[in-house]
Amino acid sequence: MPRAGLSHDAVVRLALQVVDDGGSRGFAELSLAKVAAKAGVAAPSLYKHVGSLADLRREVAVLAIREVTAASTAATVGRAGADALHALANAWRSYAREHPGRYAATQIGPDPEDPADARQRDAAAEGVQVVVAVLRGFGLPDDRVIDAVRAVRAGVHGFVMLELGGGFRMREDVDQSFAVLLDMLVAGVAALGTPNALLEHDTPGSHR
Amino acid sequence: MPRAGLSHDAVVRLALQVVDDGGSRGFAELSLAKVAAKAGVAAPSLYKHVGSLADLRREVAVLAIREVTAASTAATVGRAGADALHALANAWRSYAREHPGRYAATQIGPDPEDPADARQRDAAAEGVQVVVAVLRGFGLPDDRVIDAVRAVRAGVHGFVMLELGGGFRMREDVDQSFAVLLDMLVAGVAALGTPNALLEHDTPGSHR
DNA sequence: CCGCCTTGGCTAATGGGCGTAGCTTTATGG
DNA sequence: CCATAAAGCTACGCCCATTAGCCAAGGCGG
Repeated sequence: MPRAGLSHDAVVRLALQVVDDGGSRGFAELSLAKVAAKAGVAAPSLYKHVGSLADLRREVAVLAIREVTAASTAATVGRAGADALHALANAWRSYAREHPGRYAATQIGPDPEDPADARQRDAAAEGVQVVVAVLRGFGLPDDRVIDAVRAVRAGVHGFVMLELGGGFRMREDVDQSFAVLLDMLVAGVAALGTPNALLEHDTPGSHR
Repeated sequence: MPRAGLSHDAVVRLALQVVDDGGSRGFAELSLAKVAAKAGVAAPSLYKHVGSLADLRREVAVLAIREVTAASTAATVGRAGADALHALANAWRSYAREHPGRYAATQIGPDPEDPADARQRDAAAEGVQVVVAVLRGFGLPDDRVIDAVRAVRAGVHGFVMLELGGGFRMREDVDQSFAVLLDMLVAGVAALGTPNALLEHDTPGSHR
């Protein structure tokens, strides 16, 4: 008979706890049952505060995306060029390591059709804008920026993904490998700004 | 009363169909119920051929990993250097685009503890060996090879992941962006073989 | 050709998760 | 002090994985 005093935000907070508790599998294993247990409440009671499990997952995803974005912007404020790119990438990776479950929430592709995923899509787009801003500092031609953004996103996201998934043996050297990747990306992006350095020597197999 | 004539392999084949039918969500949404429906059989009957859903998923994962590996080796045989790296990356990406569900199966991190995941871990290790072999052709110092392998895996895997997840707007330019990423990786790996080109100019924020 | 036994299918039933319906109680505000 | 909206609850239906136990199909030895 006593009330638990839940609310929409409280439920989302509890969901985040569940996600965080579950390590990198936390988001995949998020369930209303677990949230209800943590709230000390029967599962159907949650529907007073949340539309569905899918809604809750979306909400967690948006929140996680915004957190990564916030960490990235905070890390890059007042920096430029290679310095900014390093800070961005390190902030990104740090977030993923500190909140593997939340980072996994980031990773689900929103359905471009579904209007329910709109906020998620917008949040993701905002996150990309941080990368765009950092890379604009390299003075690339406008039509190369998109390639640079994609390369950086792919490299950092891929590295983090593999690291979280246990794809690397020998944990000790991972920091150095990340630094090497970053140097490659910095050099590659810089080279994109100075034509004829990279792309023009023909590369068989690419540019189909 | 007529027999369906199933077998272990037949069930796995049907599971692959289910995975393929489901697009990039196919693996996540793989269920015994769907396999049974496709087989024209009641769900519990599948347990005569398969230990559990988890077993079936593992089996699909191993198979997919081996297919990516096979495609990669086939593409790089008789090639070396940048040529081989391009072929490897393109084969990898092509596989993911042609079999998004199976590629997703590749992505689940095997539990390093669980002996049931051993075959999966071994298969993944074999796949990495192809990358190692290709990158050895660049004549890197031994202690740099691991960094190069990780950078290439991260870049290609990350790109493919983002592409499959719908992370890129403007589909038309994706091929070019991939080519740019590859050029960055080729240049970066090549530079790893010629010290002082990249790593030594100090890069604030990295090498913590 | 016959019966046996392995094998592959079945139905029934359990347990767990999501989600809906409808009841009850709390607490709030007039 | 009561009315009512909000926040719980229980009961239920549905889907899925999994277990248990039954039955028939069909190959094989006699």
